[in-house]
Amino acid sequence: MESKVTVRFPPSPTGFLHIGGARTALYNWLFARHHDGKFILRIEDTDQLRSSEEATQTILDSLTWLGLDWDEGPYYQSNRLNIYQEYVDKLLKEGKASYVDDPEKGRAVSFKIKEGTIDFDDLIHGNISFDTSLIKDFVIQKADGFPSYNFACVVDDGVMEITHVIRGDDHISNTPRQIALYKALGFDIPKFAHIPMILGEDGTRLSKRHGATSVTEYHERGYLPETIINFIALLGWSPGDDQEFLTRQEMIEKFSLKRVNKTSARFDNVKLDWMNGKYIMDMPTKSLIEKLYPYIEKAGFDTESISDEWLYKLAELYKERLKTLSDFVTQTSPFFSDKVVYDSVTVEKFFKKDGVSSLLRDAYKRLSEIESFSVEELETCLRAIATEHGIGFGKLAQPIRVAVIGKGASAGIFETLELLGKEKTLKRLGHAINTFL
RNA sequence: GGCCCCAUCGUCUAGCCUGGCCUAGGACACCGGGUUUUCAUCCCGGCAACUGGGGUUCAAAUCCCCAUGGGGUCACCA
Repeated sequence: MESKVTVRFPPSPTGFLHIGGARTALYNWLFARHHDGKFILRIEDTDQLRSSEEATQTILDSLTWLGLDWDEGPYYQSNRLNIYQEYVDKLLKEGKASYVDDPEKGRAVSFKIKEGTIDFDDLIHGNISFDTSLIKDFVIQKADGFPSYNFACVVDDGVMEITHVIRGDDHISNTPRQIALYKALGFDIPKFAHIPMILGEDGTRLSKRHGATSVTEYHERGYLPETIINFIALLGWSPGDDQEFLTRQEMIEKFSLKRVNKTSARFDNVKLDWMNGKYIMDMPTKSLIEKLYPYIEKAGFDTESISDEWLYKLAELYKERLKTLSDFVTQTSPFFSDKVVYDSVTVEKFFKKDGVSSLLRDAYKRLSEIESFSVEELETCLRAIATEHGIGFGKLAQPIRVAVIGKGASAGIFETLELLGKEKTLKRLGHAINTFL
């Protein structure tokens, strides 16, 4: 009987969950779910200096946010020291490892590499072969008693009966060392799938100078987990047809390592924005406003005094203009605060023209006379004004827009005024007339 | 530098395994045009790639070799 597919994601808790790590986790998760297998989470905290609980928590939070749930774990390597010790002793006893002493670092245990060739059939790259004469003996247990990465990784993968190791191709050169270890330890060797790396927009290794690289940061900036999942899934994998938007279920059904690329991909933030905008547009407005509240609060606006109904309308107007959730606040701030920021260039462009003064004064008068300030009444009123002045509607709508919003772009003018309400509209219109005209 | 991996539009990719259906398809971006009260959306149209050189073959983006380029890795870090 074929053993059940078992994969793992083993982050090192030395920082945030990196976008590349997230994709590795995703591919493992997708592979496990596709094969109805097991997805194990293992925290590789064998670097006592650099590991932290905060980092662990952040990584767990990011995985949870992305919806990548694990079936077992998290296991902490720091809690499994006795297991590694057992295998170190075994290798020592069998003469496959030996002590090495360093005057400064202390006594460690080193594994002996045998001469020969080690090759393996990578699920993505095909056969990869190494000459072990080029590989040096390496430390498996550090002077502090903790196992080294290669050792702990192999022992755990062996003990946990991992069937497939899906990881970044920066691990290819570690693989022969690990295979030597599997053999020495008597474990079954798992299948390896080395997935290509994600590069920054300039083609170099993704790092802080490329802007956001952590899942946390994308979360804060207002990207939806669905977007991130969909987007990174397609960075190196494709379903084979032209479909670009896939639900989790579709991804699980269609995912296959056979369709994972060999080539590294650049992270294109522009396309990510486009995709996030699409996801926001397709989201039910009710769900959208729930996600919007935190951003409104973070911007310092009062959420107590606003109603769901009002916010719902505002969100409806702006949902197709957003790339990220945080865009919402920057675009709609004039609705939350009376501190309207007037863009001088725009003011110049729409106010400093002949006739604008009398036009806006007339608009002020007429708007103050209408009762309900509904979209319907506003439209009737404003269109009539434009007609009477013999101008195109845009010539009237733009100055009004600038007067109440401060910018040349917003949602439709009738909807904008309706949502702002009569009082604020007239106040701002009056203020603009007095200030700029 | 040694070793390893990789190579299709600016970017993500389809096609490559199982040569001919490829005058290389889709998407983002970009450039036009349309809709429109602005922006955004939406709809049309356009630009744009098989790294180079050798082979193999009737036929190569697809197979082989070399060159070039890019990336990774060479820790008591993972």
